[in-house]
Order: sequence, then structure tokens, then C-alpha cells
Amino acid sequence: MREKIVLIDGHSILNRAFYGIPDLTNAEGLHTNAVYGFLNIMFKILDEEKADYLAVAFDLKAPTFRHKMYAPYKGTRKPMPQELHQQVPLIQEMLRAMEIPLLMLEGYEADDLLGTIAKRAEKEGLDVSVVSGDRDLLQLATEHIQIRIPKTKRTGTEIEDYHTAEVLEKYQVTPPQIIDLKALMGDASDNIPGIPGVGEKTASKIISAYGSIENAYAHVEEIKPNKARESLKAHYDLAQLSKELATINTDSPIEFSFETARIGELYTEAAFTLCKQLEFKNMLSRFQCQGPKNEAAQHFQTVTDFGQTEELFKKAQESKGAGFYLVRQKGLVAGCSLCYGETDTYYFPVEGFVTSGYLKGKLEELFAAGTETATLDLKEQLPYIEVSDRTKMYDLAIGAYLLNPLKDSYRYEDVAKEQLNLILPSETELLGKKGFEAPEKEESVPTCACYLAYVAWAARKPLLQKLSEEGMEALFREIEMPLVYTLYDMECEGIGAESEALRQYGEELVDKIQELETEIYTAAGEQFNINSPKQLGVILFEKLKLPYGKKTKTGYSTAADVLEKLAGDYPIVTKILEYRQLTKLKSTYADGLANYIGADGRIHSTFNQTITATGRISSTEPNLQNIPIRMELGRRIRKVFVPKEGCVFVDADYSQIELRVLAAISGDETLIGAYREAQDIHRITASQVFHIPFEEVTDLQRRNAKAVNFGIVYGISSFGLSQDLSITRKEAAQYIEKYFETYPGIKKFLDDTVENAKKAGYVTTMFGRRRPVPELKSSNFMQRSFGERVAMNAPIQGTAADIIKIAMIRVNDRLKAEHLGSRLILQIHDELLIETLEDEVEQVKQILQEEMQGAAQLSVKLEIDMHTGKNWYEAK
DNA sequence: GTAGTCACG
DNA sequence: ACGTACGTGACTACA
Repeated sequence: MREKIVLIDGHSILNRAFYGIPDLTNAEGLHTNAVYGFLNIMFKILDEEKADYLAVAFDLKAPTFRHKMYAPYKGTRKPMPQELHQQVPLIQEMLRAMEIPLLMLEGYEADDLLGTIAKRAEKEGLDVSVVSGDRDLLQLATEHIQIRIPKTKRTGTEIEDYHTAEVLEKYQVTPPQIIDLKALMGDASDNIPGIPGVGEKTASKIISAYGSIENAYAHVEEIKPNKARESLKAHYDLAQLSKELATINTDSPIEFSFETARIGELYTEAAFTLCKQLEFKNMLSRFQCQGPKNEAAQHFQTVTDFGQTEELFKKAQESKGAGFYLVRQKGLVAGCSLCYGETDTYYFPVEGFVTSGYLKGKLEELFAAGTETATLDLKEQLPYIEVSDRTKMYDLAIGAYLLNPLKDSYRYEDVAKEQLNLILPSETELLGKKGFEAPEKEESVPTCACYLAYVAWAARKPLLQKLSEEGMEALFREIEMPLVYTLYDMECEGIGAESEALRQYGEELVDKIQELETEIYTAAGEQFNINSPKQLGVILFEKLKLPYGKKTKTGYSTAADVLEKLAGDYPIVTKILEYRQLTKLKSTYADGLANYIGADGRIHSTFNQTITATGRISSTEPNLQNIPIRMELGRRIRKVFVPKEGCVFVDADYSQIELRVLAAISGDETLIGAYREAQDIHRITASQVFHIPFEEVTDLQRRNAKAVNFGIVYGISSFGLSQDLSITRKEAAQYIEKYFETYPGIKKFLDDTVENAKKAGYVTTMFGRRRPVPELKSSNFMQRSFGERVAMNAPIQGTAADIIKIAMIRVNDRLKAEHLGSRLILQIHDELLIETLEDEVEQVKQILQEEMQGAAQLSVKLEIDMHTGKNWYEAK
């Protein structure tokens, strides 16, 4: 059995991965997509080849012998965008961590080193795989040297393999003749000149006929076409130079011993740590070891003794404060962890005298004593504990979210990494997929619970410090922490939903859907799955030959905006649009919502506080923030949402809160003035922008002005506006220009905001909330433009989010403080819904008016619209 | 698990 | 020249 060596062309594969995989960034803002893709390709190859040796070659910056031969030579390194450049040291560090040798030699390119080692290995009797994205390497192919070219596709990585035979088959030349081919054709990326007027086809013909440029030159008079003949005559010396440049040096003076390249334990602790830092979560499964053991875990103790438990809680109370975490299983408390001081961390399982009620009592004593306490995911623990002094309680997941709202997770291992520089095993790693609810390893429950309490307590100080440095302490203490309890209250209340009415509504839809389905099949001439964009695209744009508009990555776009343009001319398209609308209502709303109606006849959604980049909350399982309203048919769903006996709904929504916020923070006097003098802001905008009297503004002008107002809030671009209004980009640009002439303060604000964001790397809201905008540094135009729009939008959307959060807290608190039976049950970004006792309607309206309007003092008045009704449909 | 689509502010 | 409006979540198809 021959031994095998895999040689990887480092830069080439890194490049492939970079361009083949969408941008990825870890919490520190490091770009990681190329490293991730590189490792995936490397692991794939190692998994399928039972290789014995592995090495990776890289170019160095220094000029090579080719530059001495030919000054304009660029070498294989193309100018790299900084996002890629940044990743070169990362992959090298990772490879070193895996104890894989890096081949680098001043004056030589990676190709030369790969060629050299490949030949040496072949001579030693090894099989060789050279992995590269660069076809130049094909010249090395032999019986025993295989060139492997990975292609990153959407579906995964596919690899093209070349031994001598495959090169012959594909290029009709032998591997060494690949050099001659390149010498004739040239190579723009390397600045290898080639000879003018000869492209790939001609070069291939000439070399397969004559074998080499030297022999071709010897028979130059026979060469056709004429252009190629004359060119070769005139530039033969150039071709010879090109040949030399294109020839891989297989005799480079690189020191290399096969033993250092023998594949050992790749999954080392160091590599594990790096994978964690780069957030390559699904790569961690390759690592057998659980990573480095950290100091903290050595002090974890499980305590079941009653007396000792008493003692430890007493000590916690006497100390400066404590971290805790309640472990729940099947809706019951299964145990509790506690951490105080530097390292004291305990887990108390519910057992014997230590009952869940006892633990609840001990924690509440701790809170009542005024002890500073910290945890993660407080809202999820509130069903089991009452917090008497809310000012002493910190949810660090929320704190971590404020420091960087762009992350997708704020679990303890994330907080530990960020705040404590500690790499910890995650809950999933310790307990399996289901976590505490159904732990795969029962013995890890105490460890995991201890980590939670430990991280909460240890990270509290640095986290508060950072929040304070970044001006977000008040936001944290006065808005986000109090909001936890408000959201918890809302979740507990839920909203009444009539399942029978919902079922009936669904029934109605079914009939109409079936009718449409039949009509669509008839029009199409066959049955197909209308819900499949792929099948639908084929029917519409291939079978029926409708003119297609946009294309997606995978085929024709069948999105509503595309179909709407065709609806006038093709009845089938109208039917499809209607079918889509109805099936959406049926699946997501009629059937979807029915699954969430609880035994109490109410739907209890979850409100997430750490999801959005801008500071809004989100709603899940089900999402109650996207219940239909724009179309009448959909809107009717709102009739199934009803208040309980003796109640009505009072719904209050801010009137154009985002535009008012923009007016206020930009300080634009004209827009502020407009809000002072008129109710209809879009009409007055039209009047001011188009210089016409208020009364003479046409509906079209008002509509356009409204679209521009929206556009401004979204981070205006002429393209976006033109799409929305179905006008040309030029016209859209003119609208925007006129708008900015009318409101120069807005323009200045937006320009300044983007400029500051580019310097600082983030934008802020009126209340200090931050949103980092790393896209502004991107070398990609698209990304950068996105960053600019985000920088314009986030302060506006975010400030509005801050304001309604303040209003929610105050409304909720007042309802309780004034001993009312009415309850806040929903927030939909600029709207609050109160389930109101019939005889409290006036009082509730008063509270909403005062607290929503008074939530912030802006130079523009905040106004709200209110409606009451016996269901949500009527209350809007 | 990702892509496409569509519901909301 | 590049190719888009900002922010979400749920459902279906399909690899």
C-alpha cells in the first residue's frame, strides 16, 4: 500500500472559499468565511482520502525569481480585499494549532513549493494529491500526482480530479504541455504576456499538433490561422519568456521532512479554542475533547445537605452579591445554582428537604436583602420567583445584547467569551440538544447550571463597566431591565382567540383555494405544485412563455412584485396571486394560530428582547406582530382576537413616530414646523416640496411625498424609491433632491450620521442604544451601501423603539399602581393593545395618552390615535 | 438547513 | 459598474 500526501495551495483555496461563501463575521468583527470554507474543503479531502501526510503552502510577500526575469510579473497573488487579507493569518494560526506544516520560502511561490514537494514525494514512492483552485498546477499531474480542484457550489463542495489521463482528455495536451499552452495564451492575472492574437482555442490546437512552442516555431510556416503564425514569428522570444515564467520550479531549496507532515491529532485543544473564537459551531463536533478545562469549573460543587444549603445562602447574602440560575424541567424547578465571591459556585438539586419551594424562598430572601444579583434569561425564570427589588437584578444576556445587538446568541458561553475571555462548553455540548429539559447526560446538569451562575456573577462587573463607558447604563437599568417584567406580564396575559371562529374562517378559505387551484391547472394545462416557486417558474416562463422579469439564484423569480406586472395581461397570474394570498392566510394564520390557542382559550406569544439589531422587540410562537391588516380578507382574522368577558380592546398607535423622531433628531426647522401646523404630514410635505398651496396637492403628489418620507426613514436611495413608485431612477433622484432642498436639515443629519458612523463604527439612538455598522468598512460596494442605509435608519427606528419601550413600562406600571383590572397585552412596534375593563375605558385612554405621549420630550409632539372595539378588527 | 415568499411595522 | 429600500417570523419546497 502506497502512502499518501495531501498538499494544499493555501492562498488559492482561501481565495476560492472567500468568493464561494457569503461573508461571515464573528463577535469581534473578524471576517471568517474564507477560513471556514478552507477548513471545510480540507476536512472533506481528509475525510475521503486516507492520507498519511499533509502540508499547506503559502506565498510570501517578497518578490520571486520570476520578478527578476520579468519585472511586470505579478505572481499568483491578486490584490486581496481587506476582508480576505485579514484571514490569512487566521488560517495560518489555525493550521499551526493543528500542527500542520506551512510551506513558505522567500523568493518562491506556493506553486513552486507544491511542485517541489510533490516531485520529492513521488520519488519516495508516495501518492500525491495537490489541492488548488489554480489550473496552472495541472502541469504537475502524473500517474501518482493528482491535482484536485474544489468548486464551492451552493449545494456543497465538488472536486474535479486530474491525473495525466484527465488532463489529456480535457485539454488534449499532456500535463507538461500545459506550460506551453499558457506560454502561448498568456495569463492576465499573473501578467504572463503570452503572444498577442492567440487565445485558448488556437493555443490548444497548436500545442496538440506540435507538442511544444519550440517545435511549433520549427514548423512555423505550417501554422494556421495566419494571424497566429505571424504573431508567433514576431513574438517567439516572448513566448519563450512566458514559458519560463509559467514553469513551476520543482527543485526549490525548501527544507522539508515528511515526518513533520505526518498527520497526527488535528483536533487539538488549541484548534478547538480557535474554532470557538471564530464561532465555527458545527465544526466543533469533530473535536473529541471538550476543550481546555477552565479554572472555574474546578470549584463547582453539588450540595444536597440542608444545613449546608442554609449556610451557603447565608454567605451569599453577606457577600457583595451573587449569580444564580434556576433549572426547570417540565414546568417545575429542578434545582438552582448559586455563585458568589471569586469562585464559590454551588448547585442545589431539588432533593429531600431542599424542595423547590424552599429554593424559591431562599432566592427571594436573597433578593429581599438587597443583594445585587445576576442571571441570564431572567424572563424565563420569573414564573418561579418574585423579585422584590428590581433595581438590584441584572440580566446579563440583555446587557450583552446592548453591547452588541448583532449577535444571534447571548448564551452563557457567549457572554463568557466576550466578557471573561473564557472558552466554555455550551449547554448543548454538555446536555445535548434538548438542554436542561431532557438532558442526555444527567451528570452534566450541575456543571452547566454552575456555569450559568458563575458567568452571570463574574461577568456582571465588566459588563456594567462597559455599558457605563459606552453610555448605555441608563438604557440598561431604566429601560431594558424594567421591560423584562413588562414583557413577562404580557406573555402571561396572552390574548383571547376564538378557535371556532378561526376554524370557520379556515373553512371558507379552503373552498376558494380549491376553486383557484382547478382554474390554475386548467390554464396551465397540467397539474403541478403551485406552492413550489421552482415548478411555478417552469410553468409560467417556460411552458406558457410569459416574459420573465427578475431571476433568483436558483431560477425565475415568481415574487409578487414580478407577477403583479404580468397580472394585467395573463389571468392565470392573477389567480396565482390570489391563490398565494389565500394559502398564506390558511397556513400561517387560520391553521397556524389555532395550534397556539391554549387551554385558557388564549394565545401566549413570546416576546424576545435580544433579537433585533435596532432595539425593537420581536414576537414568536406565534408572531402576533404580523397579523394581517392591509387587505380586507386578511384583516378579518382580527375578529377572532377578542377580549375577555366584561372587557373591550383599546388600541393606541403612535402617529408616524419614526418621521417625528427624524424631524426631532435632525432638528430640521421646516419639518418641525410642518408638524406644528398641519395634521396631514404627507400632504404638507408635497406642498412644500412641489411649491404648491396645501389645498391644491393632488392625491398622486401626496402619495409620492409619502413614499419619499418612507424612503428617507429607510435610508434613501433613488433605486429603492424608483422601485416603490414605479418611476425611473432619474425621476426618483429628482424627488429626493427636491426633498433635500426643502428640508436641508434632514440631509445634513443623514450625511453627518453616515460620516460619524464611518469614523466610530456604530450609530446611536437618542437613548444611547448602539448599533455597530461593520458593513461601512466593506470593500464591497453593495455591502457598503447597505451599511450607509443602515446607519441612516437605525437611529430612527431605534429611537422609536426606545420610546415605545418606555411607554410600555409606564403604562403597565400605572395600570397596576392604580389597581386597574385592565392589562397591556400586545406591542406591535408603534402600537399598544390594552385589554380594558369596560368601566375603565376612559381611565385607560387617559393613561395611554399621557404615557405614550409623555414617553419622550421631543421638539415635535408625539401624537397617538386610539380606537376601542369588541375585537381587534374593530379596535383599529 | 437554505431559499423563496409574504405577513406586519 | 456594482444592484437595494429598514426591521422582523412563519410556512413550504427541496436538496
